[in-house]
Amino acid sequence: MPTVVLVDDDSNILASVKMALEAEGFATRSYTDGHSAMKALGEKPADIGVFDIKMPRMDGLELLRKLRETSQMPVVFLTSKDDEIDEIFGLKMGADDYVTKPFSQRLLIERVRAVLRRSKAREQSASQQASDENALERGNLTLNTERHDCFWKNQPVNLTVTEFLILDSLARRPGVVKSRDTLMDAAYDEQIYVDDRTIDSHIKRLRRKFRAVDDEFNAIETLYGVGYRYKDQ
Amino acid sequence: MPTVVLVDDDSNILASVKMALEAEGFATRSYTDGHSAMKALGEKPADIGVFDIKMPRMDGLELLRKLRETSQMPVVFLTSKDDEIDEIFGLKMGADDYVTKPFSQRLLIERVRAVLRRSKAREQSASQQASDENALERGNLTLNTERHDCFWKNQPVNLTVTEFLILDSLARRPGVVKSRDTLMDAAYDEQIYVDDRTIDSHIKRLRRKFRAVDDEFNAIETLYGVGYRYKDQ
DNA sequence: CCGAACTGCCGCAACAATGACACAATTAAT
DNA sequence: ATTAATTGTGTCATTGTTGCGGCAGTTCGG
Repeated sequence: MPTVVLVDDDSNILASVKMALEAEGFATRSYTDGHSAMKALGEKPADIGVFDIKMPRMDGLELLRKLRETSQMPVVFLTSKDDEIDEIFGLKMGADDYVTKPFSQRLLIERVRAVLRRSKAREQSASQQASDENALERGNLTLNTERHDCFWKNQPVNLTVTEFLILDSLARRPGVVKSRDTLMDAAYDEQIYVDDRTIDSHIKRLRRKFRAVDDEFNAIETLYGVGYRYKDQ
Repeated sequence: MPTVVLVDDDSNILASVKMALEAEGFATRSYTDGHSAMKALGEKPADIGVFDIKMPRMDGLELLRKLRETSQMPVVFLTSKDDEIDEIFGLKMGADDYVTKPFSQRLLIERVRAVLRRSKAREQSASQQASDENALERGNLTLNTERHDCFWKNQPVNLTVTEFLILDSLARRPGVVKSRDTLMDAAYDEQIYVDDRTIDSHIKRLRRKFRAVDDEFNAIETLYGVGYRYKDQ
């Protein structure tokens, strides 16, 4: 679940927005002024910010400007209708959206989701652009992330998301041993721990699916006491 | 795929427009000032330009004037509402369209497509050829954005706007999985977030309409935990 | 103002994937 | 060979995801 940082000097608004977001499954951290928010963000980043524009001491625009020196975290502004801020000004500053007070909780949540969705898409296209790592060919194996398909000796093999991620992690570095912990990192969000035996289960399912199209399949090797390895050759 | 050259001194806008266009399959090259854009265009031409009008050093109008000395490449301007530039002035200069900030990604993309279509039609009127950028043919499917009509095995299928946009996004990249978020981007403006379940609903309606003319219709595949895919081949 | 078309969403049932675990099989070490 | 550690696998309860009927709100053209 994404973490939202809320900054508003009005603690009533802060509380109700916080509650609404948490009801939707977001984690939240809230601050009543720009300075403490900035400090907290420096120590521990978040996924998205929701800032009131008008605040004492450091206002939302100021906070955004400071933040942009170090972070690309997406930001949604809360503005009063009678704030004389030009919407374009905020957006040019690098905010991703704005919501005009008074706003419905519902609307804010949708905007937050929309902005998160877009910034996720941005990251993806940036990393795909860096090197077209969608397609992978290793001997008999073909993996394509974008198409989410997998072939062994030109025969399709149907993989679930988790299986795909684990196989991808192995096959991208043939000959390199991956510990179960490493494979967990590849397949799950950070901070998720699963039993070692669970990784074994996925390896089992992978092998079974590949053997279904090729009896001789043995490209996934076990290294006793270490981990798994995609066969180099 | 056509290549779009983007010029805007605001790198935020540049990045988001770039992303939106690439998601639609355009190739892009972006520059933050007129001089480097001009130089690059001299070395390697593109299919269409999207220029911010207001820029330091060499502004969009100036760039267009320079460009017109050597090229007939179509150009779309980005203008702020409060820019005192007369729209007609830019158009007279030889720009093909303009979009007022803040603009929706969707609108810009449509304008770019429209301008490309028109300029292609202009070229083709000389050579009498007719291959339409708006027409899409994929096996049994025919989609025409301009006419907003859709055929399956030459039988008409009546689609609503949302259905059309979603299907278009899928069919333009056959074999590629589109997450629900990606499909949202294709069908809605950027600030809109709809429930994942809503995308499912549209897919349901699409399938139903196609099955009404063809029992065997199965070109829209579900990838559990990932998204939807238009069947390749 | 009415009805038809469209849309977004909800809720439920069906289904797929997952993680865990017990226990068997294998391996390494002594 | 014996033992302890490690891995393979079948099974199952739980969780997560999808398909779809239905409905309410909205828009649009009479």
